[in-house]
Amino acid sequence: MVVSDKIPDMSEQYDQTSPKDIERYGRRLRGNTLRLTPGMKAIPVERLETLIGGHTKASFGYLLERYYYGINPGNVSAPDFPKAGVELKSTPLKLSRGSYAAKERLVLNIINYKKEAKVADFTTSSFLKKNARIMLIAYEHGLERAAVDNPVHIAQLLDFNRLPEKDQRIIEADWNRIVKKIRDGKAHELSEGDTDYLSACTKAAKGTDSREQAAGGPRAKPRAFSFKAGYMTVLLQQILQPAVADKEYEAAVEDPKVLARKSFEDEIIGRFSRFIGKSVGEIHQVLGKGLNIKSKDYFAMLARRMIGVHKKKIEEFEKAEISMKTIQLRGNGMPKEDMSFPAFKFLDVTKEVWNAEDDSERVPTFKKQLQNRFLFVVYQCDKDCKSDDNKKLVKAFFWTMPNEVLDDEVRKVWSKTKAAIRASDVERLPKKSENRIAHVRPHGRNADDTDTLPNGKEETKRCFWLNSQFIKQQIANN
DNA sequence: GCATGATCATGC
DNA sequence: GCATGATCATGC
Repeated sequence: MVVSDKIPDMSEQYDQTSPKDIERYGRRLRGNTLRLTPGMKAIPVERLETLIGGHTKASFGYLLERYYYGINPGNVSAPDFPKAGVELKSTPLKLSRGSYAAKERLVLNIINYKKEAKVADFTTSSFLKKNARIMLIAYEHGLERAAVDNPVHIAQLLDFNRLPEKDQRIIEADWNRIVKKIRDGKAHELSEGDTDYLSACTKAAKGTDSREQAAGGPRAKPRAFSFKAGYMTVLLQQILQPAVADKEYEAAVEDPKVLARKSFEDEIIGRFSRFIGKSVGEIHQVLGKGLNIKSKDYFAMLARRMIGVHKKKIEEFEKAEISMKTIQLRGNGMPKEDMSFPAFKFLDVTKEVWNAEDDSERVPTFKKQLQNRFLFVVYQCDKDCKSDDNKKLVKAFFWTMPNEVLDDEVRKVWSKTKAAIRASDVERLPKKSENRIAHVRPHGRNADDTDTLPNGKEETKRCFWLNSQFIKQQIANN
């Protein structure tokens, strides 16, 4: 077994007590691979490839820690380099539309519910003790090659105290929100949608694992602090291509002091308040300069301007994985439209597993989308929401899909969809009349915008939709 | 007025 | 050229 291999002594290569030197040493990997980094004679490459197979991210992290840095930190609450106070982390990147994105969230330390409940405040939290300084190695993920051949693109020391102050405040607020639930004995109710950048993600070998929690609450799933994939993506892009990232994202909140007094969410909702009850015409007079009223994006652009941004990508929303949805209500209170999601690839859906338990299984994209938070911006029409109808802004609120609904009805819709695609039978795709929450409908540029079914036939692209009736209920509940 | 199918405007 | 969010068109 690999574990019987000796951990090489790398003390000649770098100083384990110095954050700077740990970073310098890590940077040698940039633009290179573990296999080819000069001087890396200590990795018994040929042997490891056969022993580990080299295809999982675990093996990259394992090789990095053991044969590049020569450490064997084990499962402790102290950082991997205790004297330097540095935690070593590696994370996979994926190429998405020409630029790199985090393939997944960055999982940090596991949460001990009983201990974390007793922590005095954020400054003494287990999160900060372990992750105040992270030596981050980001590599390009590729199933077709061995882990030692993954190209490394980023090697950077992330010092919590040097993150933008605004990020620090939001992460602290996230930690407080998570820990409040833990202290209240509600660890079993934690959800990733609760928080913005720092989340409590599930971390279990099996779905049946559970842990004791504080305040006598029921046993709860084990969870770990993690940075959301959206947060990692923006952070990584800011490191890799700062000029591009700068152009692409626009921050809603510029002054971090704002977040000392209230949450990011309250600040955003507050920005809508002076427009609530105003007609779209009135709002347009103030903010609508240059907007095309006929654009299908018009109400979303107006909403972004009420938030105070012009660009499509709001930095905080991207980091927190929040999607904004605009809704027009008819005179009778029914949303004018069902709510669409991005078109899926037929074959992708067939490979998804609802309760994925390891890396080889893919969580349904629709499930992931619905676990994120939404900002609903609601306009009320007098009659049928035609263009000449009188419309006014009535509501803006953050929303997440209730877990029970997700795991029951939504799961059924997804499951029917998967079965229909497997059978290459689009007639069996779940219709709106079959389920009170969601359905599947075409979503392409036109009917000729197609994707390939398992039997090789082309069909108009489809996507999941949330039913207008369900959206109506959710708006009424808020 | 709703269910279903189809398409548009934008931005990259 | 394409993905995306949103809306339009049709028929019952």
